[in-house]
Amino acid sequence: MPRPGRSPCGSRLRSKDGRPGSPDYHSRVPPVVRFAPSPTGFLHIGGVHTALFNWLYARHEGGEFRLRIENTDTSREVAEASEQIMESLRWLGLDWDGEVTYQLDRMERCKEEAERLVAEGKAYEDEGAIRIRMPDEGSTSWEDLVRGHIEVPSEKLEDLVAVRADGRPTYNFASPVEDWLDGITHVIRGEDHISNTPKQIRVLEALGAPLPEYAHLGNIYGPDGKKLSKRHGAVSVEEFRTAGYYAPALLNYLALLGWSYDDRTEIFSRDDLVRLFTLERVGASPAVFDYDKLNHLNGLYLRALSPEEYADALLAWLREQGYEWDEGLVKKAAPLVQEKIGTLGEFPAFAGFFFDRVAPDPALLDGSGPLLAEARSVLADLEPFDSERVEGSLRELAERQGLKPRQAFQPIRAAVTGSKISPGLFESIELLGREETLARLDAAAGGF
RNA sequence: GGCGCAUUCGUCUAGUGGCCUAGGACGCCGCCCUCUCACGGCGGUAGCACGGGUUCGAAUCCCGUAUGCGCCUCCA
Repeated sequence: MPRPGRSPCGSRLRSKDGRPGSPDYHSRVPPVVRFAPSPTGFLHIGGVHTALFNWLYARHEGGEFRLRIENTDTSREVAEASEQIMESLRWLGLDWDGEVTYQLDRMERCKEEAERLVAEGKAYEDEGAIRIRMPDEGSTSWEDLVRGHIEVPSEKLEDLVAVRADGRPTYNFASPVEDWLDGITHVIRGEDHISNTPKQIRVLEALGAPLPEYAHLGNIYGPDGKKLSKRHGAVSVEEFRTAGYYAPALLNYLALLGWSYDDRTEIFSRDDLVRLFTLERVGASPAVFDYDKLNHLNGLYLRALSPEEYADALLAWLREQGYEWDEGLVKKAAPLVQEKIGTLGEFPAFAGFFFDRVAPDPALLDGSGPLLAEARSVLADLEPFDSERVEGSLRELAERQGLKPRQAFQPIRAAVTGSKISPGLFESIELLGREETLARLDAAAGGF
């Protein structure tokens, strides 16, 4: 498949003396990309957005998507974080190629490379640390696949600390070294790394390593305009999962942040995304995460499921969350809520009355004792006890009492479901069954 | 402060000089449907940050300003 759009011209260095830098080695397919989170907690939504774009690029181009855990900062490492990150990626279906690598495992190699640079005169020791010389003049530039030409004057680039006095390599050294070791051809990451790029290019240059292509995505911010990250208390993939979001919907939404296919299409399956994704259509500006839109998409996805798929998804979620409700009943309740709730997480509050006795707010029942008693007697002998007949008899009851349907049904709804908001009343009554329905009507009517 | 990046409805975006009196979606508002809540249908609201250029013509190109963000750590 030919690659449309931008010419595959590579990153280049340009100095004042006009000396060209390393030519790009990687304009050929297949590309190798990576996602390199640090294991400091759950995978946050900004991180997974970056992971998704890397994954999409790799899958679209038939390349490889690698996972690298950047765990050199052991002081900030959180136990289990790596496993949690992988679990989140699995949940979203972002599969990686090859073994997961850990930055810590390659500290020695990084140190050796730094020492080599010292031996070659490209770096020097400074109070126990190793610093790499940065050019004093000229500039460093590259053709960013998302932003185009970026050029940074070298004057103020301080000599980069590659290895700390305690022997640990720094991020700006270890990261490019590992990209080189892994044969990474395209570095796709957040825009907060733009300023690091010239340093990393110079590191690679000193190492004699080929330069990857760079693509800097816009960051994702919260509705308050603050950067959406775990540091700012934002949101993790785990939280979305717990809240009952459907993975394909979340993936679809994330893809729409900074990428678009055309001026109107916005529903994309995972396969659609892989087929249609190109870096060329990725935008450079930051985006605000819109929970309303995510909810809308999630509802769309959930409603589009077949009743069986929906019930399965609901059951799986309930199990994950530790609910031990009768599965047969959940399956029967599922179709009653599918059109009504936007996330699986709303189910317990919305349909929990099927599984537990309710205690309606007395205010909702105020003065309706006689009506409830009447409803009870109408339903007591109904045969068969199905929603159609329940509806028919209750409508007759309303008419007899001279009540508008909603006036008659709201107290009954409150008595039976415990709330003024519920799935369809008649279907709910049928599912609850005669005995349970009568008991709830009695309990509610008895209060007066 | 220096350097860098960004800037189209409240939000996500389409738009690469004339097809734009700027399109779609979410949200919001109204109407319809209706046993509640939703769904759905119909209609509406709202935007090219500002100022200069270039051009017959600019949301689109150039310059400046403003604002936001990032980096300037022996953090990642």
